[in-house]
Amino acid sequence: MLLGTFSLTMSDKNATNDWPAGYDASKYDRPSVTVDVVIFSLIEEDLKVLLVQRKNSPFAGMWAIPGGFVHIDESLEEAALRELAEETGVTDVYIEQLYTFGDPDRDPRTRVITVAYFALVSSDTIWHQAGSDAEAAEWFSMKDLPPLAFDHAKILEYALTRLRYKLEYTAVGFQLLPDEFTLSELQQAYEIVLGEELDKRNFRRKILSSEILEETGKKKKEAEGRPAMIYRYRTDAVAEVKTRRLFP
Amino acid sequence: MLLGTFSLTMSDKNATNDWPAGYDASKYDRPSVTVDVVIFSLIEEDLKVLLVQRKNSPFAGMWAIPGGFVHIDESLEEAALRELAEETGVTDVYIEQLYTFGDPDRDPRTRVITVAYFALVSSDTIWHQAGSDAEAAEWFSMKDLPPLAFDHAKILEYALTRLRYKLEYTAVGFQLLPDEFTLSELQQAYEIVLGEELDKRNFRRKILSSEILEETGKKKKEAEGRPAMIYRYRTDAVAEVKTRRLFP
DNA sequence: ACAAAAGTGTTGAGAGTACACCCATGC
DNA sequence: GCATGGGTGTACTCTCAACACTTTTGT
Repeated sequence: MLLGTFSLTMSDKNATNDWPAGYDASKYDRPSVTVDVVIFSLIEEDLKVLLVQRKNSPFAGMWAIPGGFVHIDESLEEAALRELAEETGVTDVYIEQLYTFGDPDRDPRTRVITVAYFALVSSDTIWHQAGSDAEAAEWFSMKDLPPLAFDHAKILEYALTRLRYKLEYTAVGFQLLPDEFTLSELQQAYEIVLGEELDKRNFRRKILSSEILEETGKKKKEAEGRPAMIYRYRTDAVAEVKTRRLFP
Repeated sequence: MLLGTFSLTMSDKNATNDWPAGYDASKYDRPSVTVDVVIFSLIEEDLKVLLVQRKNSPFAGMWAIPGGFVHIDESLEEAALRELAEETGVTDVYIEQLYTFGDPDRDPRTRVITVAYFALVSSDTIWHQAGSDAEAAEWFSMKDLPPLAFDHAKILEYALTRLRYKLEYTAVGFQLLPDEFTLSELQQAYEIVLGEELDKRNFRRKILSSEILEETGKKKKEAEGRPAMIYRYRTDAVAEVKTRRLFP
């Protein structure tokens, strides 16, 4: 380390992102940059993720997280939203940057760095692309995933961890539901994602005391049993409530 | 959106990161990818960040977060560690991916996507590059930052938020201290970063009950007053303790 | 003996958790 | 009137937060 100091400062003219006047950056090797969007939804009382089937090598026939190249004139989030709209037709969606994966050999063809996003969509807003000649897209249960291309298994695992974690200290659960919902539906959404049962009274107390919901005044008619009050997410609510400190 | 369906599926052959056989990806416009490393340390009882002074246009003379291009054969984290070692000489360091910034116009020259990392280093391990002809590097108080190049002000703000947040629910505070330290020093580190005073008894109880520290048996001699017990971080400790849930 | 920093316990308030029954509606 | 899911309250425990004095050392 010490010995390498001088040559290092010479060879790393661009180490601080400075390059000489007249330098043509395009001549240098550059990685490709993609966005991959992990799209979660609750379908048939199960947490599902949308995957697409690859048509070309490598990993032809295997399933992958939908994604694509970042266009030269769009931001990363715009790219992610574009991919999401292409796959699901949904535009007004909760989306969040997850992590950037960039191991040199994660794509066997060339260097590809991918910025992973995760999105939560309500199943009732999904615009089905049935019959299109686009690549096959299918919802898979997170409990029963097919073999995945690239490092996508790792990305999904990371996304699930983050989703669960997020659900525990923020109020993103609504994003998986339609605009209006009952408390039982919301509780069920939490139970499905967290994979455990919750106490009804404690759940209701905690959600209601956080004041992120408001009553619509409507009641659910269709179902059996007593009709449930219908709530909606308060658009003026602060979604992320301060958690209690652990340290110190 | 609906009208565009067909042409969209045609024009986006690479939307799912599939490109045709024989496709030469290098011909397409690609962004450059850099890593920037926000390096925090406690110096003179203040939270400081290491910045470098740019020599070239754009933003010549302004200060910037140290960083550089990701080499084609190294992972993102390797690139970040390399940059960190180049700037500080430190190798065994806490480092964490922060966020990826990729607005199309964040660099006026060309499209540059940067993966930001943040690092916590103990000031006693920093290897000074004094006299080297590398670009000027200087520690700045987070309370008194100079004008910053690119979107680096935004990155620093984000990094500070994340550091504070992290400190509240994990045990990374040690990373800012030497291997061995007293509880008062640790408390002071927390106070500096969080920007508020903490109760000594509550702090000690909470830290000690988490069992992430062990006594070295040694006592601090130098100072005035009663000598303090010296602790070290338990290498077998779990740094991230489960926080109490907020929802539900 | 005094200055300076280290170390130590208790109490009250608020939040979390566990737990069982009545209510409104459709059939 | 009964089946079905909706809605409600209370007691115990635990953690947090506030607060002041004694101990050990060097000079």
